[in-house]
Amino acid sequence: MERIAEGEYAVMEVLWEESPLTAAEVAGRVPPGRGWSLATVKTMLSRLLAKGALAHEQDGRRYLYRPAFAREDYVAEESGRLIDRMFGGRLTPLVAQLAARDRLSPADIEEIEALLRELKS
Amino acid sequence: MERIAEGEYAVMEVLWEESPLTAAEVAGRVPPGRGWSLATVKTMLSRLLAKGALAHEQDGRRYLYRPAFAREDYVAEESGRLIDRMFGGRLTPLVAQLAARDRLSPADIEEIEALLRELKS
DNA sequence: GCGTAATGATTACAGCTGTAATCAATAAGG
DNA sequence: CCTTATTGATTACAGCTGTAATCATTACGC
Repeated sequence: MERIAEGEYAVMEVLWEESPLTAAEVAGRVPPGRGWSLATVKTMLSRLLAKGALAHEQDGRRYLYRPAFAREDYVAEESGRLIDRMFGGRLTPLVAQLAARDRLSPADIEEIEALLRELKS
Repeated sequence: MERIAEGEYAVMEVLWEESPLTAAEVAGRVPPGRGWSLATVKTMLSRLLAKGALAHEQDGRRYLYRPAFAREDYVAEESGRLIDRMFGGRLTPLVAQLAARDRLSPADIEEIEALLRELKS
């Protein structure tokens, strides 16, 4: 699975949300904050195709694009990469990190505890 | 805090581990797997200086380099970025992710639970 | 003192990324 | 039919990144 750039990722998000879509449809769904032209979206689509992150099927004169892998797979790989790099591959230090920065509310803590209880059973 | 590229990060790691260091010393401590020449390390150091990620003090004819911010701060920012992008800013889905991929051993679970208990008290 | 080694600064260059514009082909509308 | 809009393909271009080489300066060994 090849690396996906930040901008390209925005396009993937659109297609993970709904697919297949035409280029124009994708452009219409990219977050407006990006301020992208249709041309830019087309460039992204081409590059993602070349990288093997998208597949396309012909639909008359145009293409319908769809992701070539599941969002969960990509997300798992990226998270793993970061955790390996920054936390020696262990999750605990990450949790500790976030806790120390007040990024964990009591509700979050409760939720994670419930999840872990679940995992043990 | 400006963005740090993957290769630059390797240099930061060296200096977070020990600093201040000269360029040659940094080069001697970069993971050998990188196979970098001294010239490459010098380029990284210049760029990191320009980005404000490093500070330097004169030592005779050369510089001694040191990080301009703590590793924890950088790591917190990067983790936050990823969690925002991929998990809507919430940690629980990340934990669930990793659990579902068997990246959490029973020992890990125990450890995190202990950490969370700690946090609540 | 003089050659040599070390050091920061400058320059190089290809590949990736963000952000398009242009072009050729063709479908759709009138 | 003819014009116009749509679509993928190709090209553009600057900034960042990986990976150095070269250069000018200067300190150090002999």
